[in-house]
Parts: sequence; structure tokens; C-alpha cells
Amino acid sequence: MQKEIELFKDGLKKEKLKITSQRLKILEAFLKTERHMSCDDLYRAIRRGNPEIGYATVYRTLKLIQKAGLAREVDLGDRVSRLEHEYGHKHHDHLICLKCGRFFEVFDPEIEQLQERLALKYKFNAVKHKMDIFGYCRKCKS
Amino acid sequence: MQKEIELFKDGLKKEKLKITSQRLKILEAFLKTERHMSCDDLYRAIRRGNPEIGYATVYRTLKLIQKAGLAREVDLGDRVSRLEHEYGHKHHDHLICLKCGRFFEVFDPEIEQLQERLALKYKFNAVKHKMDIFGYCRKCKS
DNA sequence: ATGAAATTGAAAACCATTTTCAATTATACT
DNA sequence: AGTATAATTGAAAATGGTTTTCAATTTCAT
Ligand SMILES: [Mn+2]
Ligand SMILES: [Mn+2]
Ligand SMILES: [Zn+2]
Ligand SMILES: [Zn+2]
Repeated sequence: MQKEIELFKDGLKKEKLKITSQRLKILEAFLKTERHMSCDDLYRAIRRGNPEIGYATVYRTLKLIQKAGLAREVDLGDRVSRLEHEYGHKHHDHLICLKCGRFFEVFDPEIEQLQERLALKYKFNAVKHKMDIFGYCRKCKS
Repeated sequence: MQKEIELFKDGLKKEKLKITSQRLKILEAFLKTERHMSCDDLYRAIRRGNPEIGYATVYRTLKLIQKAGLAREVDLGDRVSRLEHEYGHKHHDHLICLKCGRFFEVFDPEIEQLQERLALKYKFNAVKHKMDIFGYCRKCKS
């Protein structure tokens, strides 16, 4: 994760922001997990080793991590912002189970291509998209 | 909109809930517009003719309207729930402009078909999906 | 080292939404 | 029609995730 740490530092320098121990610890905690973490999840995880880091600092730093291109927001429809790794992780969409809450990461190049065609048709300059399919997973369908 | 009103009343009766003047007024206000309305938007609109209707009642009734299958939630990524008509309106997705906030309603049968195929591949019983493409509209792209 | 500017944690504020509660109302049943 | 019962209402308070405020502390270019 050295590469990610460098990218983060570069992002900070570019904005004339400072490299602090709190920011680095929060970044490391985020990089350490592969799950989709809410700010609160991360706050709790960080807290275990660093009880002196504040809630607001976690929120603020997670915004910076996103700006540096290292994290992307996942919106599962509850009103909680969750983050997943962005650097070195390909774009994907989600199948989300309405019963157990589990989700599956999926990618379909044909869909992606048709999405581009659709944007083009509307002369729309697409930057990103979000596609979530909700339903019942193999284990939960009656 | 008589059909919708009947469906709403049926939905209420089925749950042993009561048909009240407030509920009917809120439903009519919702049916009257074709926009994507937040609860607050609707509260304000209703207020103009009916200053006695409370905020909580609007929230509660909008939930009932959704349960009756007359409204569907639109999630534009801010944390505000907006509603659009569901009855008599075909499913569609959105192209959302990051600059001016305007959105375009789109439908691509090929994408829909591939989405089904994707769910099938994961033995996932898809119920609904949400696809939003974010970017810059014709007028806003530099 | 110095000083300007950025950062921090704790607490308060924010804001959409939900809950509480006592008063009112709709409906089913005499 | 009158009554009992359960649902509904509006106002206010609570909730919960997120953001802001502010005084104290820290970073870093000079
Ligand atoms: Mn993911
Ligand atoms: Mn729409
Ligand atoms: Zn499941
Ligand atoms: Zn635009």
C-alpha cells in the first residue's frame, strides 16, 4: 500500500494541505480492509489502536481520501455513506439482497458499452454511473 | 386520476387503515405534479391550500402512497428522498447533470435485458434496479 | 527557530426523517 | 343514530449520519 500512501500525500501537497499522523493512520485503516466501510465502522476500527483520534477527523480525512482517488462512495440506499477502495480496483456494480443485505460485485462489459452508447445518444458527457440491482440472493429466495 | 385514488383507498382498506381528508389531499397534491418531489416540496405545495396539514402526516402518507404502488423513490445521491409517479409510468433510468442538476429520463431495452441476464448468471432473483449515469449535459459540457 | 496557515478533538449544529403523545376522528357494530 | 374501539393527527421532541464551530495545537515554508 506504499503506492496509495504516496498518492495520498501527493494529493495533500497539491492542495497545500498538511500531512498529519492522524490522516496517515486513517488512510492505513481504510487500506487495511477490503470491505465496504461506513465512516463509523472506520472510526471504531481506528479507535482500537488510536483512542485519541476524533470522529470529525475521520469524516474529514475520508473526504480527502476520496478526492485523492483512493476511495469511492457506495450507496446502498440506506442513508449511510460507505467507502470501497478505488485505486487498483476495477469499476463494478452491485447485486444487493433485500433480505440478508449481502451484495455481489459484478461487471458486464456489454452493459458498460451500452451505457456509453446511451449517453452518446443524449449528447451527455458521462463521467460515472451507478447501477444496483436489488432482489433476493440464491440463499434468500424462498 | 380517479383510478389512482381508488387504488390508494383499496390499499388503505386492505391494511385496515382509514381514509382521511389529509391523506386524500396529500395524494392529490402528489398526483398533480409530474416532477420528482421531495417530502418537503410536497409539504410546501400542500400547505398553500391546506395550512392545517402537518409535516409528519405528509411523510407518513407518502409512505402509504408508495406501498399502494403509486409512487417510487428516486435517489439522486443527495440524502433526500424524492418521489415520482409509478402507476401508469414505465420504468426508466436517469442521466443526471453534475453541474446544473437537470436529469433526463431514459430507457434502453437492451440494457434491461442484459441486466436480467446478469442476475440470472448469479442465480439472483432481481426485483428492481437503479441505474443513474452522472456527467455533464449538452448545455453544461465545456 | 519563527510565524502564518492548516489541523485537531469535542461539542454543538444541521437536516431529513421518525417517533412520541394527548387530542381528535373514522369505522364497525349495536 | 349512538357508541366503542382503534387509527390518525399535528406539534414537538428525538434520532442518526454528517458537518461546522472554535480554541488549542501542529505543520512546514521561510
Ligand atoms: Mn463494491
Ligand atoms: Mn424519473
Ligand atoms: Zn440474501
Ligand atoms: Zn447540465
